[in-house]
Order: sequence, then structure tokens, then C-alpha cells
Amino acid sequence: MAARAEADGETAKRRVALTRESILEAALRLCSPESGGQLTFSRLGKELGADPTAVYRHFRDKDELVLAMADITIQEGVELARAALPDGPSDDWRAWLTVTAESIRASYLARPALAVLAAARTTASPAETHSVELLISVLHRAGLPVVESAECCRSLLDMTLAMTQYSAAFSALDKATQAKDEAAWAVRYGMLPEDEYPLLHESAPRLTALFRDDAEVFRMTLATFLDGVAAKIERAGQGEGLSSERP
Amino acid sequence: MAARAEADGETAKRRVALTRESILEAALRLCSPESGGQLTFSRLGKELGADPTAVYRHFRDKDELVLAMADITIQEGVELARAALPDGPSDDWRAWLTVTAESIRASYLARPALAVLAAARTTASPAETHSVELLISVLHRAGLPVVESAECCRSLLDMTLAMTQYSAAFSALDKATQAKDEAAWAVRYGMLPEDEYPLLHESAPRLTALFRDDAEVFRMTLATFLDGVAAKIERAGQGEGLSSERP
DNA sequence: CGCTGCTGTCAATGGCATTGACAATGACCC
DNA sequence: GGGTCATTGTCAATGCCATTGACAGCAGCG
Repeated sequence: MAARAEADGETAKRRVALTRESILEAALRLCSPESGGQLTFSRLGKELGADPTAVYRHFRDKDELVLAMADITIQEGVELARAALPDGPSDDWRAWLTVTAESIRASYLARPALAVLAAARTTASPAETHSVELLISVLHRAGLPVVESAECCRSLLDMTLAMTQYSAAFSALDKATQAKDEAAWAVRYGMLPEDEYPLLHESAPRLTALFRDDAEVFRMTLATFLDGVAAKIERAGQGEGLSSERP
Repeated sequence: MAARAEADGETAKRRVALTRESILEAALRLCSPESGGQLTFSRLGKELGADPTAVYRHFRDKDELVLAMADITIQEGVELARAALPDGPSDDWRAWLTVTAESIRASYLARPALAVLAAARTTASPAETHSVELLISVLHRAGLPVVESAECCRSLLDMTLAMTQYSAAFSALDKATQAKDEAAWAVRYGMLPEDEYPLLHESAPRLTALFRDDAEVFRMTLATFLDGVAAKIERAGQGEGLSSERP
């Protein structure tokens, strides 16, 4: 089909001979925080230099497009994690889970608009599968029974995706609304009468600081969750005579 | 004004003299799982027996309506929790946090469509405030420093809201899409080659069972999180007067 | 050459939130 | 009672969005 791609400098517009790949690329580009807005067929058409409805020749509907984008994003997250992790089997399950969660989070947050659209859509992508198998093996090696390890993975991934999409939804709001929400918080927690809410009053500075910092909240939550996993592992280790776990 | 309300039997349609309250009531009704669909102005108008745009006389835009609905929902969750909890200060912090989280989750899940709309909107409602103060006090009494208790609350609430909206988003999908997603999972995890993915293969039954059961996943995740909190409390107790960070 | 299937274009269609002009209604004041 | 005003409901747009169906260029193939 006469590859006329990558002419035209940076923004690959005019005449790219639409393919599934070029469309996905453009769509993902449109979801980045720099590109701002929502993902819409007309914006997509403009980005591709083609009629918006041309996309329907390659994807049955928007849902299919979004699913494909989500797939790529998850895959990217998995690769990010793989790159940040030691190659061979490591015993540091904690680092392993942390890096995986943060990587998936990062690649979704690079496309807030997608995260909003893909909320609750399960892709069950192949990329994910291998990664999950690895995670289970890491936990199992740490001393957790297989099924329990799998449960932990499911928990971890659900929590990560949910909280990430929560953050993404917020960052996809227009700046005005964001500011309004932030102001509401600041007012509420700044004005609390000390005698009625002594504890909240004391922790107000920390709480308002956390408001601006979704990432920090996620880190905290993840850490606490992993502390829980550690406890589980310890219990499992004590129960059996086999596993070796000594902090 | 001529109060002509509550005539007409069950479905309070015709001529109810729109008020903020009657609108909110109708809107919440429309978001229930039984009422099925999305919250839209035209459906709302029909439910109220009035022109859809009449709502704009009482709410500046849809966002304001949704915020008010979210507020009510949170409040309801808090009341639910209060009803299920012993009145006086209890030392069972674990039950306290669990009940609070599950209550908020339950009242949101009673309106999936709302949960989707309200994703990432912070209401900072008054009802919430009192409840949070209580949670902090419970954790503090259990032995956690005040600020750390507040952090835990923030984590817990964020996690709960995020995961709940995640579930709600799924249950708000049309049945066809839901079935499609479910099928994708079943196929993927049923067909895994045992030699390549031994661990996943072993835990596949459990994982597919979990797929239909968001509530169970949430319970597991929450439990693990609380195990983590327990560990934190233990550490704090051991350190006593000093700050204890690492065993 | 004519046929068929693939891909892009164009002009609808129908759903949605939101707005502005207008009408009915009641309250308030002289 | 009559004039004025704000409130509240109605109606007819407007504009964005996804999606569809009819049509046009163009490949390869007999």
C-alpha cells in the first residue's frame, strides 16, 4: 500500500494510509496530558488527516478502539516493569510487586483520557498473563501457597487499576473544576473547629498536602497493602515446617 | 405553591412542584440498578413529569446535580455504618474500618450509574467529616500516632471509593458487554497451557470464580490492607515513646 | 473489460447537555 | 385592584458526539 508514512516532520498528518497501528498511535497521542482533551472521533480524524468515520473501517466501534488502546497500555506497563526489574528470579517480592504496580500506574497516567474510557474494561491481554505468572511465582517462592498468591495478585492489580483510574479521572477534568474541588477541600479542612474535630484539625496540614498528591496516597496505600502481604507470608511460614522466612 | 404532592399513587409523577429534594430523589431513583440505564436529563424529566430543562432552574448544570447526589450517597453510607456499629467508642478498630468501608461501598453500589458519574469528584461533605474524625480517633486509640491515623483513613477511603467505582462502572455496562468481558476471561484462563503457566493454571478455578465476585475481591483487598495497618500498629506499640520505623 | 471487495468521503440520524426567548404564576407594594 | 418583579416551567434551538448508509476511487482477477 505505498508506504508514504513519516514524511511531513513531527506530526504525522496528511495521507498516512490508515492502518490499525497508525490509528492506535494517533489515538494514544491524543490521550496524552499534553494533548489535553478527550478522545473523540473528530479529533482523531483531524490528527490523522482523514475523515473521522474512516476509522470505522478498522475498528467496529469506539469500544473496540479503546480496548485495543488499553491492551497496548497494559503491555507497555508490563515492559516498563520488566525493564526496571532484575532479570533472573529475585527473592525481593516486595520490590517486584511495587515496581509492577507503579509501572502499570505510570503507563495509564500517561493517558488520563484513556484511563477514564477504559474504566472497568477487562482486557485479559496476553502480555498481562506472563507477568501475572511471574508475580505468582515470586510470591510463592516467598512462602505463600499458590492459590493465595494468585489472590494477592488479583487484589494488587485491581487495586492498582482502580486507584489509577480514579486519579486519571481527576486529572482529566478541566482545570477549573479541578481547582474548585481543591478549593473545597482546603476550605473544609482548613476551617475545622478545633474543639469539635481535634484530631482532624491536627492532621489537616498533612491531609491537604496529600490532596494534591495522588501519587503519594497510592504509595502509602500500596505500602500498607504489602505490609499485609508480608504478614500473610509470615503466617504461612510459621504454619509449615518447610518454608524459610526469617526477617 | 399549593402542595399537590403525593397524590397519584406510587410513581410520584405529574405536577410535583419541582424542588431540589424531589429532583434529587428522582435522580437517585433513576440510578438504581433496577432502573437500569444512565442518568440523563430527558429520563429525569420523564420521571418527574416535567420538561427536562426545568431541572436547570434548580441545579446550574449536571455536575452540580451529580455532586449533590454523591453527597447524599456518602451520607447514607456513613449512616449505614453508624447503624451497624456499637454506639460508644469501641476498641475494635478493625471492625470499625471494615464496616465503614463496606457501608460506603454498599450505598454507592446501590446506584452504579451515579458511581460512574461521580468518579473522582471530591465532595468533602460534612457528613464525611464527622465520620473521619471518628475513624482517626479509633485508630489513634489503638496506638497509632494521629497523623499516621489520618493517613490510614485517607488511604482506606480512597481505596474504597476507587474500587467501588471500578465495580460500579462494570455493573453499569450493558449485559452484552459484561458477558463479552466475562467470556474473554473464562477463555483466557481456561485455556492456559499448563507447562508454560503452571501456577496460573493451578489457580485458574479460583481466579475465574473471583471474576464474577467483585465483592469478594474487595473483601480480600481490604483484609490485606487492614493486616498492614495491624502491623503498623504493632510497630508503633513496640516503639512506644520512640519513633519506630524498621524492625 | 467488467466484477468484487476494500477503503475513504459525505451527508444524514439520533442522543446528549445546555441556552435563550417566552409564558404563567405568585408576591409585594402603592 | 393594578403594576412590577422574580421565580419557575415550556419550547425551540445549538452544538458536540457516535454511528450508519449510500456512494466513489481503486486494487486485483477472471
